[in-house]
Amino acid sequence: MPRVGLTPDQVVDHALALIDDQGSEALTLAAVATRAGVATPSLYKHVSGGLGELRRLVAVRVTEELADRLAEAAVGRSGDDAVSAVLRAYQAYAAEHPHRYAALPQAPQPDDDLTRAATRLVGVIVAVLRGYGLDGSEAIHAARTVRSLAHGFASLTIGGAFQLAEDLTTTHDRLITTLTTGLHTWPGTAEA
Amino acid sequence: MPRVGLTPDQVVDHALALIDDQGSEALTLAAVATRAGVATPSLYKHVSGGLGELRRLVAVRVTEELADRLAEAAVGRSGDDAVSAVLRAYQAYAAEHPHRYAALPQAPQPDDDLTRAATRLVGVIVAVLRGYGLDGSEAIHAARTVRSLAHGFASLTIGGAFQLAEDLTTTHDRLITTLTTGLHTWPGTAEA
DNA sequence: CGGCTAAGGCTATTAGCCTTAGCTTTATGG
DNA sequence: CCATAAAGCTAAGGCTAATAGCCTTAGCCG
Repeated sequence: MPRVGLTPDQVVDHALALIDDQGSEALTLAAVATRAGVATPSLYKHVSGGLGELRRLVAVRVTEELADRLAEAAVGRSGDDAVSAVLRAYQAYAAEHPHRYAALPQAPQPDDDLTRAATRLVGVIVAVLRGYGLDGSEAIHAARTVRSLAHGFASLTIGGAFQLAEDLTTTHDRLITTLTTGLHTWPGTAEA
Repeated sequence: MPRVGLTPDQVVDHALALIDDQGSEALTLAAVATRAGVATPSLYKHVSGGLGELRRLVAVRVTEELADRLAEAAVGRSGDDAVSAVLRAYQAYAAEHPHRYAALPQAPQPDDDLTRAATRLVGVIVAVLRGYGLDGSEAIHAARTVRSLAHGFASLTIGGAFQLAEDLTTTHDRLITTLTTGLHTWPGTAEA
C-alpha cells in the first residue's frame, strides 16, 4: 500500500477526466478511486463529504474554467464585439467539454466557493455591459438575459434538442445579433 | 396479493408525484413501487426498460404538458402578444413544477415519442413566428433562439443561479422585450 | 536517534438500489 | 369451466455509497 499522495485537486482532476470520457452519470466514487489507484473509502480522506462534495467541487472547477474563458475573450474588446466574443467563448467551452458542462447543474445547493466562481463569471458579463451604458439593476437584468441565452443554447445543443438540419452556427449568429440589438435598445436606457 | 391494476401511465403519474415532492434525484423504482403499493420488480411488467425507460416516459409526459401550455397561451394571440404569452406560459410551468422541469434533461437519448412531443412544442413556436414574417430556415433559427431564452431562464432560475436581489419578474419582462425586438429586426427579413 | 502523532491507505460491513429469474395467482376469453 | 396470459410475488446477484476500525508511513520534536 504505497502512498499515492492524492490531493483534493487531483481527485477533482480524475473526476473531470471521467466525466469527459463517460458523462456525468458515470461520476462515481468507485470509478474515481480506480482511476486514482486507490480503494473507494480512501477518497473520504480527501473529499470528506463524499460524492456530494465531489460534485460540488467539480461544479466549482467548471465554473472557474468557464469564467476564465469568458474573461480571456472579453479582454481588449468592447460593445457588440465583446458580447459576441463572450458568447462564442461560452459556446466553445460547452462544445469542447459537453459532459463537463452538463455536470454543472448536478451540484447540490450553491455554497460559498461556487457563489464566488459564479460571481466572477457574472462580473465579466456586467463589465462588458458597461459598453452599452448599462449599470446598476438594469445591468443585472441584462446580465441575466445574457446568461439565459448562453446557457439555454449550450444546454439545448448538448442535450441534442436541436435535431433539424439547419446549421447551429447560423442559429448562434442570429442569437447573438438578437442579443446585441436588444442591448442597444434596452428599456430604461436613454438611447442616443 | 390483490391486483392493483397498474398501467404504464399510472406508473408515470406516481413518478411525477414523487419528483414534485422530492426532486428528480428521488426518482427510484423502489420509491415508485411503494407509492403504487407494489413490489419493486413488479414495475417491470409495465415499464420493461426499468429506470431508464421510466425517466424517458417522464420526459415525454413533461414535454407534452409543456407543449399543451404553450399552445393554450398562443391561441387567439399574435405578434409580440403571442410571443410574450408563450414565454410567460413557459416560465409559469417551470415555476409551478420546478422539479418536474429539471427532470427533463435526465432522459437518456431522444426517442421517437420524445421527438414527437418536442416537435409539437416547436410547432407552436414556429406558428407564432409567422406573425413576424419568419418561415423556412429562418423560422427554425428564430425558434431555437426562443427556446434557448426560455429554457435558459427557466433552468437558471430553478437552479438558483440568480441570487441577487433584483426582481426576477422584471428580468423576465426585459428578456421578452429583447426577444420581440430581435424578432422584429431579424436578419434576412425584409423590414417594412 | 527514538518515539509520537497525524495522515493516508486498507478491509470489512451495512444499507439501499436495480435487475433478472422463476414461481404463483388472478382475470379473462373461448 | 378451464386454459392461458397478465400481473403480482420472493429470492438472489451485483452494483453503489458510506461508516468503522485497523495498519503503516512520514515527518517532526525532544
